[in-house]
Amino acid sequence: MRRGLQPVLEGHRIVHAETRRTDLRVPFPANFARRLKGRRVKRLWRRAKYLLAELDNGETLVVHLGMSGRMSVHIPGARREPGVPRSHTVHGVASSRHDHVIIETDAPAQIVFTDPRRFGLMMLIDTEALGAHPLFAALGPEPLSQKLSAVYLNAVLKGKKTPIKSALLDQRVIAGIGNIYACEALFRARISPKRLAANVRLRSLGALSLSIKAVLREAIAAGGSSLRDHKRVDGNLGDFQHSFAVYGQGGQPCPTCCGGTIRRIRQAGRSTFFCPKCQS
DNA sequence: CGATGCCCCTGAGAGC
DNA sequence: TGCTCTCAGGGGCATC
Repeated sequence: MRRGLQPVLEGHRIVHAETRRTDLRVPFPANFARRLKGRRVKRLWRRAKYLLAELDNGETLVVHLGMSGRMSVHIPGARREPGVPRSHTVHGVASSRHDHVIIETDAPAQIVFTDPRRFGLMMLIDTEALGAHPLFAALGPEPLSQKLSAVYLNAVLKGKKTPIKSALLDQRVIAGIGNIYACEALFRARISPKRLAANVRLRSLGALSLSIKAVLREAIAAGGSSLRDHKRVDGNLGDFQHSFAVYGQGGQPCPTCCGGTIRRIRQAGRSTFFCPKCQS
């Protein structure tokens, strides 16, 4: 998403902003749109699952998509997003009842934030205080950075009695891994999701580090995983769901042809998919 | 301190 | 057709 938004946001000025519904998980401040208008985006970056647009007034726009959020880009004069009925348009651009924020930049482009379940958030935080903000202060290292290594995992998981799967979802351990990629990484590393975090051997933690990086790199290159709501910013589906080895594959034979069957279990309220034969 | 369950919300699909 | 139930890329909070 960050890569898709970069060409129409970074270095560009916000010429218009408006909010529709403002009662998301974290409600927008009343003057949210006014504070955005006229600002230039100095840098568009990402930390964990947060998209960050550093503005030219010392504030940073923080975006989280929650479960069902997405961003879409509409270029004036370009073809409509695939599958959008002609009738549902505002300013000549597709609009649904779940479009909560519309931002226009001088790219020129219109950027729409859509979130049916409204678990997402958008807020403005002083750029200087970003690192100390409660959303960011306790986040673990970026999985694609060199900080994620067997040695790091060994240290941070020491004494942790939680299952390794749950530890991977803990954003204080590693920042940015979600349910799909936790399952896929554990499968590739042949580690049981039920194994207690502290009991995973150093050797396996090495395999896990590499698996996490590989899965995330591949998924990003594929445009993400389109299960329900996710689409790329151009409206096209991501492709990584076609490459799942275990996620959503309960009852199917293990892709390694080990003869095992993919099982679905529930851990800490989330579905986990794994091969009991490969991952022990 | 850390683990667990519940909750926020809407929509899709299955089963009856 | 319509009801009820379960499930979904996340994470904050109360409760043990």
